[in-house]
Amino acid sequence: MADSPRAWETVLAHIESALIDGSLRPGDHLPPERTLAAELGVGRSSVREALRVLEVLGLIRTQTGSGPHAGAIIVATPSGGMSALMRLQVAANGFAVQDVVATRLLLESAIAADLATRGGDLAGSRQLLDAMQSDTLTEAEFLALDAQFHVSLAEASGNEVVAAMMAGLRNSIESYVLAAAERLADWATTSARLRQEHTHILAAIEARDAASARRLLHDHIAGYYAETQVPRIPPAPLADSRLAGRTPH
Amino acid sequence: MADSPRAWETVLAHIESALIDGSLRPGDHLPPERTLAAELGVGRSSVREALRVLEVLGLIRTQTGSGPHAGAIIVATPSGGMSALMRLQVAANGFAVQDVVATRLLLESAIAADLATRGGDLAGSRQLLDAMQSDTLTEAEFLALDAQFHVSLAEASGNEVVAAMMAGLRNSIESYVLAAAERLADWATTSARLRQEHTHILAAIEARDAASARRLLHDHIAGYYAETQVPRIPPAPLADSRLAGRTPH
DNA sequence: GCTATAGTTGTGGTCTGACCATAGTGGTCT
DNA sequence: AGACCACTATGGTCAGACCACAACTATAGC
Repeated sequence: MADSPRAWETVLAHIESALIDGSLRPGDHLPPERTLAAELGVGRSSVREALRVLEVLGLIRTQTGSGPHAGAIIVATPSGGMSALMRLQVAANGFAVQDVVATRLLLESAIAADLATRGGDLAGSRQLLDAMQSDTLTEAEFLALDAQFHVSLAEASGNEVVAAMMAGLRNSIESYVLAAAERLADWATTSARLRQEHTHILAAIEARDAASARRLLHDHIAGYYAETQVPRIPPAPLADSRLAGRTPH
Repeated sequence: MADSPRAWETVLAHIESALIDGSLRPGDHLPPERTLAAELGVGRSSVREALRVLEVLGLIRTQTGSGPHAGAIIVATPSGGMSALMRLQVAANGFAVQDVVATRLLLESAIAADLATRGGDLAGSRQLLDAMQSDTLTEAEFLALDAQFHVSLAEASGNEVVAAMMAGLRNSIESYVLAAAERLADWATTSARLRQEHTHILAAIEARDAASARRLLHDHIAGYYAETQVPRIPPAPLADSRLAGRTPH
């Protein structure tokens, strides 16, 4: 047994193999940590490190206690892992906020055009749009619904990868979006405009007008960030974080 | 101290806070595991679980030994984390291969159009293209260079988020791409065509012809998967894995 | 006999202490 | 001056113990 890879990596590899060859599928239970440790000839702590990674990545869900609901269960909820990854990378300046926004713009415009072209189930989106009409919402509540609305469009497109990415992108800059809202001169006016734009976007999609849907969504997002001047990453006074400081390597 | 969040989560939160307020930046050292454990009042194993997560997510790099190069150092290499996340989600059927391909198509077409419109440093891409002209490459070698070529386009666009996503998307289906290559009737013909298409794509970008660049890149990727009939996920005989099997929840 | 309560068991969550491997550091001997 | 060797700090790993929790089970009380 080559132990040059670290012990927890062999655990990860073992589980990944089981996933790939189909012997482990969503809904299945992983063996108990102690059993797994004994089977693979590693310590329980190494098993736990691997499971922790899988948990953060959205591969498993753990539950204490006994019985059929306890233990580690394979799930496949990529949004959580995507959010964690992007949120931390933004925090560490690995991702620039403006790149996140640009990517969101890119993805979501394409989603809108795709939905308008190929159709999709927009019931959830419409429901969220209705919920946002309430006048009693706080800024945070409104923005939370707004986030859900945008993610719901991605989900309607039927592409799980894009949906997870959208959720991650939106969550990673949640605090920036909120901070931007507080800088607005007149929240009531802006939120009314956002509501109207949402309505128009959905209408364009349902009218199968891909070009309009794409344009409206683009302007919707770009407009918000332009209005609020979402800042460059504040804690990075260094100049080279601006443009792709890629070391060619 | 509320310990309803698990111990390792408090460690993660602590480090994330330090990243956000700027007291921890790329290149900095984390305190030794034992010190961190003592400071936060948790066991070393809990600290290690948090560090393991950060390592997989591409936030830190650890090194054994002593001296200034040892210990956990903040880095920000999102590609690794993105690749791990997507690879595992594909393995667990959380991501359908066709969704990964569709997303790649979407992102990369946009990248090509963007590069043609706004320009970018294509030296790396051209170098990879030259390297691919060799006739002595095996399929695996060629495809590895191909992957690098496509990622290099994303990097040239200057958007770190898109670059990391592209790397993750490509790595997650590496085995499928390779398997597809082996089903080809005539690898020499196909690889020659791929080479030619790469050249045309780069030419279109340098000619600032966004529409052509987008179309050529789209056809390039779509053509390969059409030719090789990249399969649906094999270990999933269930029917509902085809279209967005989204449980409305 | 039925129900309520109190063990029992199996599981993850955590901590402690120990030991090993590794890589710098510094001192010592030639 | 150079080579060698112990020392030290660090991550990597393991073993064992204990706790918290949830389901199951046996017993006591009615």
